Amino acid sequence: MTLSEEDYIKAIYHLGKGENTTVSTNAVAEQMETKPSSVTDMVKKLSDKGVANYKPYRGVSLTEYGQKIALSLVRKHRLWEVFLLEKLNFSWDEVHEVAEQLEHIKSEKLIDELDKHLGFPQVDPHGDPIPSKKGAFKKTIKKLLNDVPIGTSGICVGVKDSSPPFLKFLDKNKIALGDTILVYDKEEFDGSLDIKIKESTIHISNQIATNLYLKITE
Amino acid sequence: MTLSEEDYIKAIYHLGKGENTTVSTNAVAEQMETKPSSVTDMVKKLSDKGVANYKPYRGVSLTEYGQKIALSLVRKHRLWEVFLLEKLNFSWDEVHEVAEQLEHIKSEKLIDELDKHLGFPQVDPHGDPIPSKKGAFKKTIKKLLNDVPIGTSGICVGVKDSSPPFLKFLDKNKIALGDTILVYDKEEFDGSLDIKIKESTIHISNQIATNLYLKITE
DNA sequence: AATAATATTTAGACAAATCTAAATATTTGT
DNA sequence: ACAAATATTTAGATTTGTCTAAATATTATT
Repeated sequence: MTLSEEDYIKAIYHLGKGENTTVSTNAVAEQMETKPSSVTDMVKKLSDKGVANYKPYRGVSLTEYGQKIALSLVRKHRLWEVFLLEKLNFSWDEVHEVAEQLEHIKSEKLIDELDKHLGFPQVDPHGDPIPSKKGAFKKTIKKLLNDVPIGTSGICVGVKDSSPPFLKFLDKNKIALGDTILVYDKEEFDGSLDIKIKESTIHISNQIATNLYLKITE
Repeated sequence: MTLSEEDYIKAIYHLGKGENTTVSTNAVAEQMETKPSSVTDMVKKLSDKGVANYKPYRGVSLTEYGQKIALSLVRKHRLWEVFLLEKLNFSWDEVHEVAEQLEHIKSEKLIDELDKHLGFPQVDPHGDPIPSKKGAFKKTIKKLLNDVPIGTSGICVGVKDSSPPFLKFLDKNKIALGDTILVYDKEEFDGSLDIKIKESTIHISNQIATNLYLKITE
């Protein structure tokens, strides 16, 4: 596959949310930042190659073969993200752009060894699951920290309240996007929580817990 | 720079042996496995971009700007080679092909952090020097193990005698291409050597020493 | 159900990088 | 120094991926 073909495959995959949904020409064009006519041309080619199912005016979906390629790209992308964050001191928000380039490198050994080097991680820095070599991967869901049961662990992926005072609070308590949080205990009375974050245990109020999103592997 | 432009820059650089020699259209075509007419087109473009000096029928060389780009590509290529060998269990002869792809990834932070992650290596697995961020790099020379003074250390990069018995000897003594060898002591009488290789010290005859090439950083 | 609005495709053009074949310049050999 | 051999460039074609503008199909509205 060429670089461009791979990018289209990924776009169709992501727009279909991983399930094998049919997506519209316009949706792909918007995602790829190209014109719909360019998409038509490309999906015809992908269809000829056995990667996509395309019916004029009815949208496009991936074939089983196309899905395999998409999963392999997602696997590569997310493994590289872990590498950049854990080994090369990249921050949460810097990894994506470089991983977009690295995911196109062609070498099976490279990606298998990278996986081993990283200790076979299950999720990327954004809490999204990493497909196995065979394409299997865990589902994840996003929930408010307040809504998960005791013992749950997940990755902090977003805030509901993005006001400066709240963000300042997070910063002061060293809670950052990408951090792994474990719900240690919950106080019945006021809904406050004990959470473990980066080796230290801290206590946070219910108000905080209702404004933090966690991504959880089921 | 596009991928293709970068490949031409590297080809011109390597044909000019790092010095700023003018190289012929045909030589570039052979190196790149393309037709001379394609080279003519490309070097015109590189010339327009300020990367190369091109005089019709007189060959092409890199401008100072072009040399900077070439050195940065060489730096990236060689750092990735070290990474593949040391961190991902690639062997000496597998690293080049993948590094050819990785060298085109665009991210200054990526390469600086990779350099740090690897402990700022001075040479790649083939014993070739890695340019610094600013483009400075050590010269290396290739010498027979027999011809270097005591105390010299270098990387084993080739054999003079490639007969099966000799190769079998090397294998038995765990001497492989890419290994770092330090000349520990030399026996005046028969020219035999004590060498340190991979933490162990072994004794080798003069005949062996006259058939092994070492790459030495000056 | 007819028309208006929107989505999609087709046709034709363009840039990048390549190629073949023909034309032209340079180098070599006598 | 001139002819032959070799190297290089030019002209025109091709492929990939893109675009614009026009044509056509689908969906939404009344």
